[in-house]
Amino acid sequence: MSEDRKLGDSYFQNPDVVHLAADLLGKNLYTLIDGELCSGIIVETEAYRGPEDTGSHAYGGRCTTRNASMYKAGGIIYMYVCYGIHDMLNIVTGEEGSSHAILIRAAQPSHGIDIMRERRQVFNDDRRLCKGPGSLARAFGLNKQHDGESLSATLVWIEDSGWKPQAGEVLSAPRVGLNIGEPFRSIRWRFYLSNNPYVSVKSKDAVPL
DNA sequence: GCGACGATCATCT
DNA sequence: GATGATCGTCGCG
Repeated sequence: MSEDRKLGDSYFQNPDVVHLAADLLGKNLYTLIDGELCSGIIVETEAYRGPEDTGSHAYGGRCTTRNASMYKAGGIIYMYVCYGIHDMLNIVTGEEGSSHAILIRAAQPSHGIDIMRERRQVFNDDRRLCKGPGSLARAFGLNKQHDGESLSATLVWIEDSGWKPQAGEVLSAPRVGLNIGEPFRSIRWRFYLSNNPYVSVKSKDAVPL
């Protein structure tokens, strides 16, 4: 933890959500919830690009009470409930009025692992703690109540570790779980670190970024 | 290790 | 009333 490594609004307000989704790999995600500090290295993300992306909750300019956070300025989180059970963590990006977001799908735990095990009730395989977006949010103590929280506050934030992936280490692949038509069904807007055991889904269609 | 399946409810129509 | 940016379990072999 160090204040000078914390990513600020200017980072998240970059207009290119696809670039940012890949760039977040290797960054450290932190939460300080119920007095418990947790952190992990982001290893898998997905980009959702504004009104033209049929996979996005903001497709066609849709704006409801659920997804209103997507239209705020970059640098806050968008949380929503999926399948009535799982809370999903998204990073809102771009300028105010745009509706881009990045789903954080998996992380490699580095701090607060005991708390993560307890929250997840998983005690025999740490690789599973933050594998998949629903698991990750639960391990970090995040839920829909945190929708709209700022990444420049002290509850949830992201830091640049200084780590950079090697050439070819970042793979791009189709997004997971979307029942939509082409071209967005197959577009490679999911990014993950190759050979990382904490990634939730590996794809045959993956290609180096 | 992998495919099938049911759980479960907020949100939208 | 239908749907879903998922997950854990079960059967398999």
